[in-house]
Amino acid sequence: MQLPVTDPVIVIVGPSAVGKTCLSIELAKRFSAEIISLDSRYLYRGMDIGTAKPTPAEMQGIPHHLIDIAEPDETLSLPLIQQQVASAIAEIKHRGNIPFMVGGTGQYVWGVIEGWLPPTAKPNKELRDILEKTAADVGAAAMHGYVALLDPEAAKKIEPNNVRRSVRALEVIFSTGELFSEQKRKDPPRHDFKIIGLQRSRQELYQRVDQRIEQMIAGGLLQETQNLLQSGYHSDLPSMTAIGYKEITQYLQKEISLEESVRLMKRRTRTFIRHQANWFKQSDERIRWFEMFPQVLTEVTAFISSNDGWTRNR
RNA sequence: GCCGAGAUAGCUCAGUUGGUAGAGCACACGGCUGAAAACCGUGGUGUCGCCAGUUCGAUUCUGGCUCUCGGCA
Repeated sequence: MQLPVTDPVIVIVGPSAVGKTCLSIELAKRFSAEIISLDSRYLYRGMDIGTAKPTPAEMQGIPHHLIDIAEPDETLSLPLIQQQVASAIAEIKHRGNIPFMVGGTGQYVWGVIEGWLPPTAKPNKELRDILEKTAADVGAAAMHGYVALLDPEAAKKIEPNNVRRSVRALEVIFSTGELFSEQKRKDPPRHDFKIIGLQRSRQELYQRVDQRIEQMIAGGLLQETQNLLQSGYHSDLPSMTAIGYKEITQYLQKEISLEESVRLMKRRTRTFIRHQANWFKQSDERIRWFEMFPQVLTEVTAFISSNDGWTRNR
């Protein structure tokens, strides 16, 4: 199907368990599209069941990008994601296909669409370790105090208790000699974006989550987690803080019961869904929202084909 | 049937030496610029089981009733 713009990129967002994966694959078949995942947990190899990653069978031959691109002990960052997305878009267009960016990680979605240019200071492990150690000694408030001293603007935007953000601000200030607050630049990529939001009632999402988690347990999440642990991937890795792996690890290490671990998984996923709603707001005029009713595929197909809803970064 | 314990927020419970109440969880909401399923923050919840009595005033004390959970028969 032809679209009425020269450089289309379709974006599909929505909370966990809303049904993004399934719908986007159906849509991709209709539009000769390829899917670029913007999901921070699909990046890691070997983390399939707990992340509800689409299986090759579910993909139905639609090419997927940014899935399984890293080992669980790699730490990926927004600029890397942005680069990968840019090159995937270029390849897809080169093949004459349409890029569909699909995902629920707000930082990635807006970072890509708005073209965030994070501070130039790369994460500096040594410096970060020192700062974290200092934070542990002097406390969060004192750390925030240092930020306030060096960069009052930045300090205003960081909560006094948020050690992680204070540490990053100091890291940037120390390694660039520039203020953290002055390094928030944007350079939006020049595509025609159309952003589709998928929604369901909270109640329905919660039910789907509960069900999905039961299926994960039945489908081998324990074994998958065991495999990751045996490969030496432990709970201090960012990847292993993902919902499910963290709780199952606690169970496998006999810290909590399986029942408790499932309960915590469900709870944390619900909180996660609520927090996603902060990134993808009903009131955001860039997003066209669709309720996941049976006719949603038809509706979204019509919307994508239409002249409506294009935003062009210029 | 008898004995005991209990009945307070959606749930588990704390509490008021009598002046109509509070934690955790749940739920709702917010922030986020090189870790983001991370990290950090905000909020309201109620005929204190029912009916009487004592009292200026009872969720709190007393009596009865209802229900729940133990134990004994």
